Amino acid sequence: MSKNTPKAIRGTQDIFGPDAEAFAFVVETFERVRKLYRFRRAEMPVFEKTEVFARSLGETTDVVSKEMYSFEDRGGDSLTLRPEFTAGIARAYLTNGWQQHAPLKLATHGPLFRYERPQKGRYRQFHQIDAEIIGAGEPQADVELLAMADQLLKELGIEDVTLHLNTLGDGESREAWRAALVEYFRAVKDELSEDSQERLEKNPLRILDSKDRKDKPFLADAPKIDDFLSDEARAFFEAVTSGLDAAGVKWKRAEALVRGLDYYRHTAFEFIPDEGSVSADALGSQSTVLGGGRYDGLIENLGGSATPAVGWAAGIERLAMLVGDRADDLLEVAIVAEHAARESEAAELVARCRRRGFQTELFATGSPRKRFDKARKAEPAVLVSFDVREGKDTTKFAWFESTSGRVEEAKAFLSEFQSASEI
RNA sequence: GCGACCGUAGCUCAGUUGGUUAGAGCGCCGGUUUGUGGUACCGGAGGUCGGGGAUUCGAGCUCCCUCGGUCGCCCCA
Repeated sequence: MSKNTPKAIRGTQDIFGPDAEAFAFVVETFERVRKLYRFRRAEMPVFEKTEVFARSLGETTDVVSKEMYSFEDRGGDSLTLRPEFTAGIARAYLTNGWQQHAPLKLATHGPLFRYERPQKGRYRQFHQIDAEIIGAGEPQADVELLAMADQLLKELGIEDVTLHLNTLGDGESREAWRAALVEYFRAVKDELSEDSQERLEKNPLRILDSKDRKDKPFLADAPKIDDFLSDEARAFFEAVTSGLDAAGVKWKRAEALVRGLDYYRHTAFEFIPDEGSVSADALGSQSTVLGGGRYDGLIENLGGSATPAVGWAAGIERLAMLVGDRADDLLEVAIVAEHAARESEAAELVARCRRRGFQTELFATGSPRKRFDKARKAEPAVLVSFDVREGKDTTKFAWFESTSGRVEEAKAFLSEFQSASEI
C-alpha cells in the first residue's frame, strides 16, 4: 500500500467474505421474523437536527457533547449523525402524523454513529436492527416485542443467551427508588470506588452494575425497586412476566438492570450470553446482544402528546460474531473457455444459465492452460468446458456431488444443452 | 479521556547477542506435461521492515516521539 493511500476512519470497518455473509444472514433473518410479527418497515434519515437526539437524551451532557458525531451544515444548523434509532423514529412519528396508525409496530435497520474508542464489538459506525411499538401502553406489547426478539435469536442459532428482565416502575416508583438508592450509597460514600462516588451525583442507578470490587459488598443490600413499586406498576410487571411464560420465552429477573434516562418506565431488558458460554467468550466485555425497554416519557420530551412506546435494538456486528462463519453460496455452474475461439459460445451459455437463475461463473481470462484448473478450484456442482482439440470443437461436462435441489435443476438444464450440442 | 499489548511482501508469519544485496508458505501472473486435468515442477512480479528523530562505523532488531491496530477502563442512548 502506498503511503499516500487514504486510510479508513478510526472505528469504521470494511466487511467482506464470511463476516459479510454473517452480517447479511442476520439482516435477512430479522426481515423474515419481523414480518411474522407484522412489524412494518420504516426508513429514516441517518442525520437529524442535533436537537432531536439532545432532547431525547435529556441533555445528558457527557453523551451529547462527547459521544455524538455533530457538525454544522452550511446554513449554520447543528446536525448529528444518528447515534440510535429511537429518537429519529419518534420524530418521524410526530412529524408525519403516524399517530393515525397507532398502535404502530415498526422495524428498521442500518448504520449508527457514536464517537467512542473502538473495542471488541464496538465501532464508531456500527449497525443495528431495531423494533418499536409506538402508541401501545399495554404489557402485551412488551410481551410481543420480547417474543419476537427471542424467536429471532433462536432462528439465528444463538441459544446460549438469556433474557434479563427488570422493571423500573412508573414515574413515581422510579423516583422513590432512586432517592432511596442515593440515600443508601451516600451513607457509605467514602468506601465506594472513585467512579461510583462520581456516579452518586450524576447517575446513581449505575452504581448497581459497577464492576469495581470495592462496590460489590454494598450492592446486595441496596434498596430494591420491588419495595417501591405502586400497585399499578407491580401489576404491569406481573402481566409482562406471565405473558412471557405463556409465550414460552425464558427469562431471568435482573434487579440491577437499569436505564440512565428518565423517560424509561416499567420494562427494561437485555439478552446476555450465559456465563462461560461460547457467546460470552466471543463478545469480550461487550456482553449485551440485544437490549431495550419501555420509554413512555420520550415522545412527550420531543413535544408530542403523552404516548406510550416500547422497543429494542441489537448490534448486527455482535450478532454476526455469534452466528459463526457463513460460507459463500455454492457455485452451481462453472463455464470454462479453454480456447479463445470458444469464448463467445461460453459467454452465451453463461448468460443463459444466469437467466435461468443459476449461480454461474465464467472462466475465460489468463492462461488458457490454467483456466480449467481455476474452474475446478472454485468447486462448482457442474463444470462445462469449451475447448478446441486437434482442430475440433470439444465441449465437455463434468458433474460433481450435489447438495441441493437447485443443483439438480442446473444439471437437468445443462443436460438438455449437452444433448443438443451433441447433435 | 486513561491503560496494556502489537505494527516485516496482498495474507499468515520467520528474521539468531545490532553486521553485507530482508526470507518462507499461501495467493497472484507466466512457463513445462498434447494432458479427463482441483496435482507436480520451473520462473516472475510484489517490501524505503507504519512514519519521524536519536544512539552507533553499522538498526527490521536499542531509545524517544508520532500515527495506526487490538483488547480493557470510563461511558453505554
